[in-house]
Amino acid sequence: MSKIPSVKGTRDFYPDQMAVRNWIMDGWRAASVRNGFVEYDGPIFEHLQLYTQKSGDEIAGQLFSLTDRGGRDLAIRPEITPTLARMVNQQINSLPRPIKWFSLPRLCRAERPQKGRLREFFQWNIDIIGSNNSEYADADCIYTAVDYLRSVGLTPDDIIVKISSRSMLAALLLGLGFDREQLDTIYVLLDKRPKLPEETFMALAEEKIPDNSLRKKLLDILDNCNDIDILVEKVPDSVQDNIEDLRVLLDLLTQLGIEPYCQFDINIVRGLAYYTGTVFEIFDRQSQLRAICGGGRYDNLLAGLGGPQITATGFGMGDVVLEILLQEKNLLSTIKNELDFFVVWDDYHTFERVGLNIVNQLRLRKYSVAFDYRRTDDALGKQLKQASNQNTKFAIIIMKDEIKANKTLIIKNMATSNQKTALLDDFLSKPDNYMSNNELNT
RNA sequence: GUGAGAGUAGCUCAGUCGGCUAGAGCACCAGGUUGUGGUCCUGGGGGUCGCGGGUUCGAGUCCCGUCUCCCACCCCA
Repeated sequence: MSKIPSVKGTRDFYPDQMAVRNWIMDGWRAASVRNGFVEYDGPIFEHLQLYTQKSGDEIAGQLFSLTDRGGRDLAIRPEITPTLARMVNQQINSLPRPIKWFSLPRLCRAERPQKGRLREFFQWNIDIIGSNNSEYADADCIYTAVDYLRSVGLTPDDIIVKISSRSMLAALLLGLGFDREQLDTIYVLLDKRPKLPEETFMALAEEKIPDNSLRKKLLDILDNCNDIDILVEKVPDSVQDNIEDLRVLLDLLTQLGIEPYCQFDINIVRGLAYYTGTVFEIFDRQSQLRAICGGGRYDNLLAGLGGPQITATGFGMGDVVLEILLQEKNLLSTIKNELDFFVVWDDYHTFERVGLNIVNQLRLRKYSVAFDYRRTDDALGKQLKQASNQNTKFAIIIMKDEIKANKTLIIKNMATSNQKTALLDDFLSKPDNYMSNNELNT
């Protein structure tokens, strides 16, 4: 028999890694809920057409597709937004608005794996559909992303939310004299600027924008992209409304208290035809990694999938880059599988008569409890070693003579090594008192 | 899809010019320890040197292919 390896770009989650994954996803879920989102999910595969209809036929080469026994072309989901659109379209007239939904889908993309990108990953998605105020919804969306990242210990020194607006950029380019057909080319050009050396970028800019004065005007604006007050003086009148919208959004984020995390950045463009308004991406401050999170407004998506014209905004945050960053910032070191209690003994008859009842009573109260499986006496050291290996918080030591003489056992804090005698009944009636007891914890 | 680097124990790696039965640390298991884990000491298990082919008296070592990992492109929903 030969050993079969894991599939390229996939991960095995051994218990230690699984603890980290659960911690990340529990955090996503908690952040979603406290920001007023409710969870949904869909199937892990869909009709291939659901994806090609939205993104074009080229997308088929980048996803895992299959033909079922009835000859249907299917694909494993590479994103969940089309599923969301399908589900929402199906019940659009009965869902109360705004629709604030989140999901934690497992996704697959047939791309070559590299740092921060695998073929199978998890992605936190939130979407706000049908809100009647774009700025409030966009602000709440960005806030929710920051709320999570802040909650796991990332500070404004670690990450930055770069915000811009597709509609503003389009108005700006048209106002400067670009043709509508050139817009996509310029988007791609701007998107690449942060990734290229300045010289390479300038060469590419000359190639894509041969008109010297036009290029100069654009670059002059780009070079002042960090200050919206300067920008506002340099752009044509036709762009003022868009800039005002952006100002409102940035002011809302300030009022929400996350200004230190946020920054206007005109280079944020986000892919192609998808987005219609606000766009944002979150990066590590050193810009060493891929984007942690990306999102924005996409008011045409539901219509593109056979639904009504309705506003929508949202983001996706993958687990891969996020975990690399959290690791680098040493924010994962305390995450491990733990046990509340481990019951040990010096006499297995006593354990069976007294200890197993303790195990049952504690488990009924939702504590995690385990014990050693060797049915022998005088193995205290080995049992405590087991307790250590399982990251036990407290050992419950049952000594035959003490239980027999005065119904006491020993509670030992494994981290501090402190231990304390406890009356059996007293301990069982309020285990929390012992878990928070100062003598044991200091 | 394009290009570079890597692959030896569960993990991190050493292994000289091609030459004896392939090693270390960590981890794991057992013992030292008959009222107590982490430290320390001793012992043990664990390897088709990624896989296949070639050169050679002889290959972990050299050559070819292949797979996987990793990094940069393309792309990035």
